[in-house]
Amino acid sequence: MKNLLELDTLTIAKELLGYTFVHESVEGTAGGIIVETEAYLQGDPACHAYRRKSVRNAPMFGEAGTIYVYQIYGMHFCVNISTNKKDVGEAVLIRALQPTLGVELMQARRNTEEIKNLCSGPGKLVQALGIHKQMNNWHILDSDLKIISPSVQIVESEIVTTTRIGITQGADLPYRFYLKDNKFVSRKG
DNA sequence: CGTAAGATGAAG
DNA sequence: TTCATCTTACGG
Repeated sequence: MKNLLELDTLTIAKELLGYTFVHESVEGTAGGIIVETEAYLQGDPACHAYRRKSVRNAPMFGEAGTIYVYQIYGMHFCVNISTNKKDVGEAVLIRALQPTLGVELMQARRNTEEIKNLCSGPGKLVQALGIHKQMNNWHILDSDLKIISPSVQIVESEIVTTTRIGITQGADLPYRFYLKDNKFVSRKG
């Protein structure tokens, strides 16, 4: 994983597919297999770090592995992992997981029994894993979050590349990746 | 200062 | 398809 974080952002976004993303909290362990990601790059108008470093987007400029949690639409949160060197504002958004760990806990947090509805969206997985704003700007190696490499490596033919969800700027850029035929990816796509 | 848009989700 | 909900960025 130390290795993983040294790669370029688009490669990391693809590599992350198949990794297990976990949060170990006092309530218990919860997590799943990453099945959908999006990359946000320098010079990309959809990137929160497109214009200027600010209080909000500062974690994107941190060392690779810095956690970026932000609130969206006044009610949901999304989690990113900063990539590239310090002072380069790039990151990978974790968009969906296939639930594997702490399913019961995630069902309680999400208030639904439906496995398909636990982590099939960036806001959903944040809620299911109990990720909160306090983790913003921490480094993942120094946090309760973990990313664990897959036992069987994902091959290129299993990865689908498309445009990103929910953006208006840079809408034509092919920076979204998900596992082919996986039923836990977020809806519109 | 005022305000519009935003990397969404749930319900109708 | 609509609406809930509120912070941040940007213009005046």
